[in-house]
Amino acid sequence: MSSSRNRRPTIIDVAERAGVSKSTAARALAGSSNITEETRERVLKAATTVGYERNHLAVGMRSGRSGLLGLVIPDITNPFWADVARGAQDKAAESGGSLLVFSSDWDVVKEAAHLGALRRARVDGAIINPVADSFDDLDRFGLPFVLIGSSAERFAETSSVGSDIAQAVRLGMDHLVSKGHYAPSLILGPKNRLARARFLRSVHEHCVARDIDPAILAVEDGEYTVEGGRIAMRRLLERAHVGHVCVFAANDMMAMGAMMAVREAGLRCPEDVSIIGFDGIPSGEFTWPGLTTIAKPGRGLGERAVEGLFNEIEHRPEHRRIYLPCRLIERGSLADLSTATPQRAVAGAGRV
Amino acid sequence: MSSSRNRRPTIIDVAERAGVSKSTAARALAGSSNITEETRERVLKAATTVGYERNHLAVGMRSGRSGLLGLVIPDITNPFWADVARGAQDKAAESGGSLLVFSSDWDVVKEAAHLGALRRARVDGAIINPVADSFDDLDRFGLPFVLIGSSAERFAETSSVGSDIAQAVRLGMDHLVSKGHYAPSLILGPKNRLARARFLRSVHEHCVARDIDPAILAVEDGEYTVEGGRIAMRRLLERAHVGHVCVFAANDMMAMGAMMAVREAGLRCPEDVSIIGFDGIPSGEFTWPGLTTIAKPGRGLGERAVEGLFNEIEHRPEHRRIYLPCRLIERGSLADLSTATPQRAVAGAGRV
DNA sequence: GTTGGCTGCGGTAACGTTCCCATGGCATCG
DNA sequence: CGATGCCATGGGAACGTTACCGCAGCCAAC
Repeated sequence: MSSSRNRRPTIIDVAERAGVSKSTAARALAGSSNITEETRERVLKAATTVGYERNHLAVGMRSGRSGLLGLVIPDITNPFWADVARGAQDKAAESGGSLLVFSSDWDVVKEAAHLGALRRARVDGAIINPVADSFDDLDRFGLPFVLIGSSAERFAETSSVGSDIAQAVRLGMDHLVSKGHYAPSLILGPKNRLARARFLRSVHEHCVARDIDPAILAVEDGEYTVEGGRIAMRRLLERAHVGHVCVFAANDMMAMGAMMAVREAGLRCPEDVSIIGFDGIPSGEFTWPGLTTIAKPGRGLGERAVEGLFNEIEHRPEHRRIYLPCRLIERGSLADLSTATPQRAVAGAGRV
Repeated sequence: MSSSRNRRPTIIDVAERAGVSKSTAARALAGSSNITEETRERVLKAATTVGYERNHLAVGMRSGRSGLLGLVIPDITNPFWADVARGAQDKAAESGGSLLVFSSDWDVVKEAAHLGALRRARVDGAIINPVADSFDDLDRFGLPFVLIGSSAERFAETSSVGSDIAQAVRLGMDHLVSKGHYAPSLILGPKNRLARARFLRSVHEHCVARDIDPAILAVEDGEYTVEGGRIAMRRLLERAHVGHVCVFAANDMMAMGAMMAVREAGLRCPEDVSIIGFDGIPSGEFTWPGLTTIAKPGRGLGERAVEGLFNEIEHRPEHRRIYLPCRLIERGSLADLSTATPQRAVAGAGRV
């Protein structure tokens, strides 16, 4: 009678079993002070025998902290964002938290709806890749949050975590130069995207530092898709050019599209055209040749974002932009023009 | 004084504003009966003006339903599981629920820890791809759940959702036959995996139905990885064989590894070796040639799993195994031997 | 010996919601 | 006209937890 068969044991059941009050049981379970070692052990033992597990809903109710974190990203199906989610998930789990994942599909309405769901679920805070341009939805959110990804640039006053585009471009350009390429053609994203300007600016800065005139670089725009890259590459090949062509694509999907366009034009990669991408998506490993690219630290971003979020929640505001370094992944899509017999060397280096 | 500036408005604030008791406010907000239309409108208006949002923690506390659903999968970074997660997420959001995502990394200890976290978070139920072989962890879970994926086969008594392997194999074999291939070599997973036996059994059944002796099929085992597929393919090519080789791989990663091995052996796909995979991972689109494969309905599995879970929660037990159909994705890795000039036809069909 | 502080513990309120029950007003019917 | 029933509303308890306060017992110091 005292405790039903399938009701889940509460702290009161533990207290009764241990012969103490629920206050004492709570103290023992919380590991706090002012309690005899003997009582604590008795309570702990009672807890395990009745199979007690703390009810986070009740804790959240009482303490105002639910232990829930929100993550709003464009699409969990996108490998980059899955990587971010994984990092966030692991970091949250480290401190006993759980992650609520939502996909916005780059849709402002869905994003707003998801933010509402997070508020109602009483998450302690959220990590958001904002699709909305305006700040309205965000400060309507009313909870601690950190922004993630390059679109965070639009919001000056909030802490954010993103990858270090400038460092990434430098890494790519240095690699190109080390392989004997000096003035790569660029395949960039649409003109209205902020990331495009940032990428281009970084390339220019690097050129200036190396005494290369940025004006000589061929530039094509396209959608951030395989098809966009393919079209851009086609246009690039139609331009007059002499000898080996080198392409720096602002996105791996575009780079893979470019690779297709090269093949379709009857040319070979990397013998005739060298390609380097940017993102580090897994598919790049399985193209032929494998795609040399700069990988964004997706998982690291997720981890760092959760750390930043905890700081916001604890009112230890960093209010800083964090930029995490990217890393080069060498596969076979870049010819080595710095040696005497580039073609043969490259052909062998395609796979390891 | 009556309401602090940054405290979030409760139903009591709404009630005060509307000049009614909290019971009446609750009734109005719940849209329940026994309330004047006029009062309901007054309450609703008060709710929007004070910016009230229902506290799901408190609701969960009182009603025993948190609106939270758990998802425990091996790795959100794996595109198949990301697809599943997306389906589950969308379906959960449809009914106002949220999804807690956890990755177990095929680790029994992590799995158990995640299940514990879900219990403490008071999720209403969970969708689990079980890594543990034993039923112990699962019925220790003590909450409604549905299993997902092929490993669910090990547990007879629980409802589960998986892809229809038999139908998938039939689809693949029919396609092979329609392209003039009759007795494909098989690249299967490790012997201890249940999925291997299921796949092989389906192939055998199909062979019997078509009067093909299953014994003539060459079979190689390997890990479910690119490397595993590459090694298996190498062994397959070492065997004596005449003419065109056709390979049915039990997994896309292995299929891609096989494709590499073909290239490394100086042969061409699909001219010399035809390959068909199984899974439908996105990377298969970017190999050369594109990988023809049978796609598992990842998103559909996630959606169906949530539906099944709701049934479990509402005590409308289906206690059924659901098998969702797979679909064929034709790309270029399979030669068409049914026409007079197979090579040229295939080469053109590689990309659309 | 009285006082003061400290320590271990119990009682109780509060978090926000919903559900059950009580109450009072009004209409209907005998 | 009084009894009955219904309906809109209000009051209060409960979900499980933690924090605050109070109380008893003990030791030390004056």
